[in-house]
Amino acid sequence: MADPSCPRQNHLINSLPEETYQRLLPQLERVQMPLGHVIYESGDELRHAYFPANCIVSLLYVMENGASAEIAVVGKEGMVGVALFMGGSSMPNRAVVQSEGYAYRLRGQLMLKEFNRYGVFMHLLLRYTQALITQMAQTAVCNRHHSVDQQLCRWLLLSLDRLDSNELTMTQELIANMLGVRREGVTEAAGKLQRAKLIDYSRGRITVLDRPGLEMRVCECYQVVKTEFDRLLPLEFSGGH
Amino acid sequence: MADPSCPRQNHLINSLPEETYQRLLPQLERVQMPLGHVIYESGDELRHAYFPANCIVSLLYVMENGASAEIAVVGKEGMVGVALFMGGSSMPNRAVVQSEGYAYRLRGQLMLKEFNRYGVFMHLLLRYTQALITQMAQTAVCNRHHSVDQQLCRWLLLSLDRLDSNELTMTQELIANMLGVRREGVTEAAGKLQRAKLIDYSRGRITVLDRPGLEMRVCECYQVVKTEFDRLLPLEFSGGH
DNA sequence: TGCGGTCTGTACGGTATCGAACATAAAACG
DNA sequence: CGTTTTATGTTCGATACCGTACAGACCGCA
Repeated sequence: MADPSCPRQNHLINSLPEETYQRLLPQLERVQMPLGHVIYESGDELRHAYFPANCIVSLLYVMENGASAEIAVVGKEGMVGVALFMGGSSMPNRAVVQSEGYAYRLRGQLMLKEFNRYGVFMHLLLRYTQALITQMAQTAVCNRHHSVDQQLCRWLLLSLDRLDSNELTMTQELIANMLGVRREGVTEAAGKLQRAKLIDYSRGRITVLDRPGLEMRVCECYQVVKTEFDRLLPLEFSGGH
Repeated sequence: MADPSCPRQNHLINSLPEETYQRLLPQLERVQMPLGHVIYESGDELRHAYFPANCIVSLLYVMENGASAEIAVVGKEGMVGVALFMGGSSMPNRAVVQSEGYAYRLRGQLMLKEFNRYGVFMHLLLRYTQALITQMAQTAVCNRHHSVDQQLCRWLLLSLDRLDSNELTMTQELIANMLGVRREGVTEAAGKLQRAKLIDYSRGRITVLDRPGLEMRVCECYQVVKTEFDRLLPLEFSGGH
């Protein structure tokens, strides 16, 4: 997997025209993304933009009292650090590695320089940001109206779409942090899915047995987000289907 | 108020350099925004970008079963239709006039043409979009963790910041739709604020009596969003202080 | 002046989630 | 191998919010 085509695992990078790709290739630094690693803390200066290859990064907001909630999730279909070119220059949320793997990163200044060529890359990144906005908006709606059971299904499916495998390494405690609910709530919801033979898990390892079954139980939020990603980034992100 | 400087009531427009402003001025169409008017339904083609002058527009997501939730609110500090230049071309949410007044609108194609000059206007719009993203993310967090009481305070303050007056025309029923809760929940929360002499309302008319009092009760979400707006758009949006 | 509609207040049981406490079991480690 | 740590399962009362129902208050209008 260390062949030169590696950065193309990331769908945004893979969508670049050859010329742009060749220009950026020497600047793309491969970095390991170990589970739980905090790439950015809220307020940190954005030194790099990260393009996940086979890892998943979770964007969390952490409140004053320590409680947290996931805002969005980023995998090989996207990038971490859109605020860089949107004009923020600092990270508004915490970014944590939710599924280990590696990513390619580009220094902030180079990223900005490339963005300011006002070419294909820029328009691609803006479309991706629009899709990210949809994901955030839908998260807000889901938090308001849907049960923990449904949100767990959504979370599992979003993760599955960003993985090559049907197995994820993640404790119920961590899922609870992401969803912003109690660990016991996840235990219960996961227990139901387990009894329904949709998933199988033990001590931090979750295997999805019946993806269509999950899709039956999930709220509309999942499909809304997925459809919007497919619409805005048709070639880059086809999801798990 | 019908003098030529009117479009400058909108902070984004007001931030344009004179040359750009003069170029756009003939294209800006003044439109009335009556209370409750649906500017865009979810999925509608974005014919215009709207720049509120003295009205407030609410971005809502409406679910399959009719339940709704507010995603963000837009007043004179911003614009409706960022998807236009982000690459969406259609509106992802419903946009409803929450406080009547008027706005200036620009045809989608002209908007896009101006954006694609890659100048000051583009960078301004991107910064605004980044601020909007923060608002959406914080809405997601607030929906997860905070009580209806706190959310009502947040909603009132966000509205106040976008008005010149301390009085808003809005029934509890409509506020409930925005917050995605029952009308009775708003009645109770508003009753508490009324008894605490922070607000005074009757039949669709809410008068804020004690703004600092509201700020004492609101959750951190309000200040987070406000600070980020001030940081990204220092001249354009100073809020209600 | 009376009528109908709209807005607001209140009550009640039902339910999901919380917060805390504790039990069990599998892995990690000496 | 036994001990400690970590992950999961279960229980219980408290609480916030929901869904429903209905009553009162105010407004517009005939």
